[in-house]
Amino acid sequence: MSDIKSTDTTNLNQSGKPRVRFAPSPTGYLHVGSLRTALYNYLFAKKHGGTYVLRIEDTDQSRLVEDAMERLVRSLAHMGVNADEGVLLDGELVVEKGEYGPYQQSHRLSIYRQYVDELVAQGKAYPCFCTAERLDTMRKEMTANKQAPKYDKHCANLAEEDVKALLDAEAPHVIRFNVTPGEDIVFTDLVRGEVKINTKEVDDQVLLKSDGFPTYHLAVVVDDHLMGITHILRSEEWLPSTPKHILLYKAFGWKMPEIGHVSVILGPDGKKKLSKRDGGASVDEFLEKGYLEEVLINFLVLLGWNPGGGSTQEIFSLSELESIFDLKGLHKAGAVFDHKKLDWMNSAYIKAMPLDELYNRIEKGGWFAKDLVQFAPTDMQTKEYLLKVLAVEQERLVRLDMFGEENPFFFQLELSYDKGILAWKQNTEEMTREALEKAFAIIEKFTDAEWVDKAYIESVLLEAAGDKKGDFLWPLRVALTGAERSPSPFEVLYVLGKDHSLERIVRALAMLR
RNA sequence: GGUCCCAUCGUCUAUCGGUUAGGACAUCAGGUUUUCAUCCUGAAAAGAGGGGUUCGACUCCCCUUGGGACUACCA
Repeated sequence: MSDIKSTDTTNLNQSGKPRVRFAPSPTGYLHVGSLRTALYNYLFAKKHGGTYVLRIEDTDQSRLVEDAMERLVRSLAHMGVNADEGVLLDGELVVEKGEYGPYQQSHRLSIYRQYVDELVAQGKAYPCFCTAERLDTMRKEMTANKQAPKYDKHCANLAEEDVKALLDAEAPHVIRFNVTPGEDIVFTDLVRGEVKINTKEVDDQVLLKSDGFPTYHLAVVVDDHLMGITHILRSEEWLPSTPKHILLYKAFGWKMPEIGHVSVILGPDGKKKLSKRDGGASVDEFLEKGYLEEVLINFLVLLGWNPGGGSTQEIFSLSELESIFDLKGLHKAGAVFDHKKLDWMNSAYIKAMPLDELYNRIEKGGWFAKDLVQFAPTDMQTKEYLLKVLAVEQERLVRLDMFGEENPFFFQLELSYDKGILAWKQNTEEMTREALEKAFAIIEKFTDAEWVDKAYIESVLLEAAGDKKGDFLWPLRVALTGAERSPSPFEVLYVLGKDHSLERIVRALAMLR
């Protein structure tokens, strides 16, 4: 690695195609906000025929989480946002792919070390031996004096021989970036436009921790440069530290990539970042709750972005987004995560989905395995039967996990309900009984072939009902469902089939005797 | 506290100096309907405030207010 020159700018934009990256820290689950950031990067790359790299920023030893990286990569790939390069899912395996690896920062320690040494040799960074205690009291004093807590450059002013002695004695230390105050850093943010910050606000950031690991600030700059990243799209929280990164690029003599900061996703109160408490913040949670992958993508992409041009389109597929995405549509302000609208979008997707596709999704998600279905009579567990239930529920299903919940009678043999609800309005028991007997007689006559024809069932019963539909249909529906609210009797009949239907009518009649 | 960012209906947003400020979710009211849901129609709902610039500002500039992010050997 000795041939690396600090003036090396060769790998930027060689092909004219953008290279972007998403660089999560594997500290747990995939946050919806992270997914959105990843998505924007992915879409930008796709739109311009570029490369989307996934890099793992695992430089904090104290926050390592078992399997987090693998889960992250799988979640991302599952959502259709798989990387072209870096850590990615190849078939079922999580692998590293690409010429700029390794793509896990914990495997790049010697690289960072080398660049940091270069900075120290040039006097652009220096070892700092300050203890945590000293730093702590120093910051407290500064805060008490209403100053911004910043490192006081104590170790930057150490005598050379003292530094050497301490180093020789292997005194624990970090390496700090030597920032010269008084300079205005101006940059053009891809989403915010011109931003100006004076270096007097920039701390002498720790570059290398005492455990030999780099901090985020060193690692991103080195890696983004070495990996030829041309455009950085990251979360708004990084905006204030961008000057540090610009200064670092300058110190190395590297070309700064284009950079943009995406606003945060807010919780329902519209104030703070969306968190678990706001009814879920992890992608997996939403998936487990029966939200569709494509809905999450569609919903999230619109939270802070829109195609503009007066378009009122709201339903977008991933592939469609890949061809229309434009950085210009990125919004500056934070966006509130609206669960109601998510629900609406999910139900809209469900309504538009082919029935067998819907069936497969629910099966794959394991929602047919809930107690309601598992403990039902076996003939109510067949695919054929479930498909019929689904046909009826499709237009009213909000989430996949809610399958069956509104209509438990589809899976119960004996319904329990008060016979009082059998009568339509003020009708007498006698009238109710007559209605049910009439229904029984009609239904009994349906042939097997006629049972599969929902429209036919409906037309015959509707005709029998005549003008007073409620008198006839209400008792029938209640007898079939035991519920005051349910799908129409025609639909229920269609699902239940002849035997179950007649049986329920008989049982209802028995209650009236 | 300091620095930076942000600001159109309750929410997501369109508008890129001239519009009755449009759409969607949610809400409300009708219609369809045996109930529920769906569906259809309609209503209510916004440029935070104050200064400029301009013939003309939601749109450009400044201030105020409000909100957010950052302020670690975390990312």
